Amino acid sequence: MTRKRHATATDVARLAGVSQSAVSRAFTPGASIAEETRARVAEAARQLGYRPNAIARSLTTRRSRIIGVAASYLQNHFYPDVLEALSRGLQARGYQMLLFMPDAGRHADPQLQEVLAWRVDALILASTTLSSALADQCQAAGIPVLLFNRTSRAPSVSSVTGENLRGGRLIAEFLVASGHRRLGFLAGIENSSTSRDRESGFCGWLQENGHPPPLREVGLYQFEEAAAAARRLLARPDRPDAIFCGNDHMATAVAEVARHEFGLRIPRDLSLVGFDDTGPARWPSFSLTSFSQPVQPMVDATVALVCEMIEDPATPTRHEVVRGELVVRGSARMPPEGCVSLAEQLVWRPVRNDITG
Amino acid sequence: MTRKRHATATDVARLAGVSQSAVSRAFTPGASIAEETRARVAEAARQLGYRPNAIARSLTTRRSRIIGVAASYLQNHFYPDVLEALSRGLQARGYQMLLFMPDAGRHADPQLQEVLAWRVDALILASTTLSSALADQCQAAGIPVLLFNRTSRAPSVSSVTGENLRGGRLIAEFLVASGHRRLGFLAGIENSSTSRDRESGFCGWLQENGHPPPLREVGLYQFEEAAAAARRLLARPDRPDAIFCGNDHMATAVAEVARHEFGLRIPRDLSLVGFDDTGPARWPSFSLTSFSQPVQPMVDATVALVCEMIEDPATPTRHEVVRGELVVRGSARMPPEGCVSLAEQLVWRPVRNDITG
DNA sequence: GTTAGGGTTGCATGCGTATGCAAGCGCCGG
DNA sequence: CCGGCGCTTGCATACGCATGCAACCCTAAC
Repeated sequence: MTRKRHATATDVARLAGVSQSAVSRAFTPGASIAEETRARVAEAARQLGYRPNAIARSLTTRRSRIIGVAASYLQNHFYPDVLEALSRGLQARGYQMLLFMPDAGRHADPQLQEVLAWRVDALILASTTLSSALADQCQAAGIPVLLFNRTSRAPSVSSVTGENLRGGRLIAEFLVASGHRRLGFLAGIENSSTSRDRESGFCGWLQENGHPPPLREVGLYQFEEAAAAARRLLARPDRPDAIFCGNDHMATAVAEVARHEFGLRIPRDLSLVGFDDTGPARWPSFSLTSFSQPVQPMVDATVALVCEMIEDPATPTRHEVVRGELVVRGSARMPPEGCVSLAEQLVWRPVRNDITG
Repeated sequence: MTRKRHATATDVARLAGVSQSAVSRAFTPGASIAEETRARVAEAARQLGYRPNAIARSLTTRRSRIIGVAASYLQNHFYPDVLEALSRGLQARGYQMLLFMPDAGRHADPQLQEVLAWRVDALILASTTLSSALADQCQAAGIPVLLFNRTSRAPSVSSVTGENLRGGRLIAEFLVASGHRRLGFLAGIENSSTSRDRESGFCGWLQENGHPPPLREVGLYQFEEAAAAARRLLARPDRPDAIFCGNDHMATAVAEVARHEFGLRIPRDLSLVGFDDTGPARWPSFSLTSFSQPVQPMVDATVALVCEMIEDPATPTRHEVVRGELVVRGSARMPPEGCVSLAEQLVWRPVRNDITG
């Protein structure tokens, strides 16, 4: 059994008694071709099992209709959700997804080179930082780049994120309002914009309102690291009575350690707040109070923006921030007031509305 | 700002003072070219930021070095793990991954057509069934197809799976040995080979050993469906004292419902056994006894087989079954004997060794 | 009857790279 | 000194499709 050759447009043309151009036009929406010819071509194509070769097409059109997508940290359930939504969103617009997973913690450069060799129409980097060398390279090649759930220090790269800063501030206010006094913060990846922004929102509000800075540990957005950090934090004599975890994934790790290794009850002995509002965090066992990053709106914004950048290379840099809510569940003691129902969920809205992004 | 043209091999050739062929050879490992020429080309390429165009290359070589990967059910943490391993495995062999997510429950045909247009070197279908029409089409086009965690009724399609049948049998024996008498089975997707095989192993052993068939509900491998099924099962007057859940993802759903809606204690009031041994199921809160499908070995087998099929189209159909273990944790009462330590885990090995696959 | 114009069609070419073939070069043994 | 061989190199072409251009047909308007 040898590898068979695919039928080509020329084969179809011969069978249908038309030129190869006609076959091409028959498969190009909006091309100038008589309905009867199109039908004859379609029939011949069916007989031969012909499908236009996307590779050859891309070579001539100079558009691949492929979008490179980088995603690491699939352990965090936020990202599988994102991938799924992204896949459907891009597919609906006629794009394919070339997926690659950069080695965690490092720049994505080497694999990215492979992806760029495919002349992708755009690049979406989820939870990935971009080396400035590569940013320049994409800029020079005119390849739109979009950071998802990250921003770049180089502000020329567009991004879609949640409200990291506002979320951090709101969580600080929430925890203080509910009477916590020994706060802890569990950072994600140190040089990630999300972790930085969430932390500076959190600490910023505390400082501005005369509260001491929180205890601090680093969990690198990973389960085991977060669990280890939780052990350090909870073993302290001045153990915190509330911990803001950089994301839900780490918060579940902290909950596991707190309950099963320290025998703590949540939220009686320890309050937990996460970020993302996704995955197991919603299950009754965790019932995590968390600032939401709504996947579908974020992905919708991403798809819309990336398509715009592809169609109009002159699209200016944009940083879209998708609105989130502090979803209140059972993992943190509740403040006496400010909780309101919204779309069948309980969310927290501080009474004085002076929180700014 | 207009889209810039990429540098081509001809541009590099001109700058380096060689022919375009020389540039091509400079980037082709093993091609006949003088070291000094290669260096000059490399330098010119560096100056121009040249990278070979993978699209044009694929057109001439008739090999895309792209593998189409279908994956649905990313909610089940098994699959993100698989994706991650697969990505690294394929990348290490120089392949890119064109990912698409078929609409759950239906055949993947429409999107698959788009993927086939890219002349992928092979197709890996994870948790996806293949219509026989499409199987024929791939067969005719000589595109290797590999089913991951599924088998096909058409036995001509190769596959990599876990030990579904043996796992099901072993779990039956395990639950009976630990004194359970009212068993339940929570099926996944009815027409999936995994669910069928696990069930027939489970029920087969029970029948052969004179036990009544289990109560049965369907959870479709989905969290909410499984939760609903659990409610039906646990509300019965003859509520089961042990449930074998078709996978860990459904088992966590059942655990949530049992604890938080029925106030049951696990395993005192209800024993749970899952399948996959992955994700949150390992966390202390669930501590799920589960038959393992080891991701890395399964992916290794997949990558090796798919590469073999690509390199040698004459590779015969193969159905690889990757060995698993019944990993014993806390979600099910333990039998008086048969638990042994293996690689820092507790696994169950029945005393009489008459279990066959 | 003539002409303008819109709708179709085929021809020729280009997209960027790989590769068979033949030519060129230097080196060695006879 | 010459023939032959092996290593490099360039030339020409093919891969499969899209598309500008010109040719063509037909209808409608004059």
